[in-house]
Amino acid sequence: MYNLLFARSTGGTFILRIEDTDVERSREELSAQILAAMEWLGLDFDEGPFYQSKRTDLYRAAAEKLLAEGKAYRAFEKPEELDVERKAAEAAGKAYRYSGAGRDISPDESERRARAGERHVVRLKMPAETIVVEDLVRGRVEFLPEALDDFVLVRSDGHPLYHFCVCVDDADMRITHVLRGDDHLANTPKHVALFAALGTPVPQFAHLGMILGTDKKKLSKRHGAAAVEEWRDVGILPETLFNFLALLGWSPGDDREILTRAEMETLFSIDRIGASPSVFDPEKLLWMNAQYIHQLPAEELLARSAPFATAGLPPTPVALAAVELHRTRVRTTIEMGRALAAYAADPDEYDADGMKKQVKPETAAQMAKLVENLEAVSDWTIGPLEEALRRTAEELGVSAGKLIHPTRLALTGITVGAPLFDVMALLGKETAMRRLRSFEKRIGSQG
RNA sequence: GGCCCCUUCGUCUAACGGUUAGGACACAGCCCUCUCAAGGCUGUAAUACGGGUUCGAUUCCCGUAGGGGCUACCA
Repeated sequence: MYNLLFARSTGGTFILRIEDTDVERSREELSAQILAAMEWLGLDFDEGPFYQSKRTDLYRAAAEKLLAEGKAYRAFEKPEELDVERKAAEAAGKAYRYSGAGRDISPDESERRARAGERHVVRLKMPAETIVVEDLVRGRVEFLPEALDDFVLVRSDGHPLYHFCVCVDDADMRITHVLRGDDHLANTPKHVALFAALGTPVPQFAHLGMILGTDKKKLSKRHGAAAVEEWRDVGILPETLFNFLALLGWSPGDDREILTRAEMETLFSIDRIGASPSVFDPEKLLWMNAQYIHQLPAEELLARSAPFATAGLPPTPVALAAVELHRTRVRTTIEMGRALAAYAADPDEYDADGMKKQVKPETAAQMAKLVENLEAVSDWTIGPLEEALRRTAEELGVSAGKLIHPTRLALTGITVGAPLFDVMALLGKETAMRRLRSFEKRIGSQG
């Protein structure tokens, strides 16, 4: 998202690259899921997607070049040997580093052994000097040479590795800015060294704080595309999620929180990115989604809620009025769908607590009286309906509430929701009377 | 273990040496009200700790603590 916003705010190009170099873990459906999530969120890229798995020739050529120039070398240790060294270092309480033994093999011998088919990896010759990373959000970060070792560029099966592909691609695609998770800061000196070896300019880096779960732990399992789909499925609008996520780590500088895409695209700037990690608060996401639901035109809100409603309603005047009636009462399009369902079908059950609380022994008789009076109402609109109900209450010598609450229960199956007379008017006389009679029957038989 | 990053209300954040430390979510109260919301008003609540530097530190430096990351023939 920040890469997109940055590109848009500066007139740059937003390129999508799928880094699927790990043949064991990469799967077609995973990238498809990412693409779908990006489309839903509105992360429209200008170029790509480019799949690293399809660009192996490029990496192979780069590796050959580094080898030829003596900036990289072949190493012939077996993984098991390295494991032993690593375990030994660990047991001794020391930091493990690759011995660098491969550096001492002469180019001729290296060439000969490779041609003979001996398995080997390609490692980068890390320079024996401090590597400085100039980070746009963290400032200057230094890495001492003893902390870095000659990492592997190409596996012994010939597959190029992530760090290598990234730098080759960044150079090839002329990437100017890399905005990525904080977790990559420690990898950046590798990249800087690689760019130097490749003889290409080093892009600018901006390392972003990670997003944490409510437990303050790094968001796991439910991250990335899967999480985006989860929020979509509970009725969060994509523009809400975009807005919310944009504010996790960035702020426009004033107190505004509800921002359009266009506003974010012009206001975004790297100097307003914070360095600290942030906790993802679903409560605030829900609040923000409600804000978006308040703003949406009724037709659109209806259309976007319909897939979730038990019965999708056509955009009739009644449906649109129902949307207006409920928009301040729901936080997700799912909830809107549920609220709208009451206008499409009679309640199939009544809220149990509501029945207990609102239905008293005398209620059946009171409701009978109300039904009788409502039957006489010819102008089925809010005013006359309220008048009829209040008159009934007066005749019965009870407060209006004694009738209002059971009526709402009869009409919608629940005790909370939109103002009763609005609901009645929208339902229409026929539907309302049918529901009232069936409720009357139900509580009558209950005794 | 080694290296690196981070640290303002419970949460998201503003304040780029001088503010009664601001806003938002959540929470509480009040108003509105047929219920539930929405909305309005009010309130509780923070500079992790310890040292410096400075006339003055949330802000700059060092240390401690806590959290996170990297340390793969993963990304």
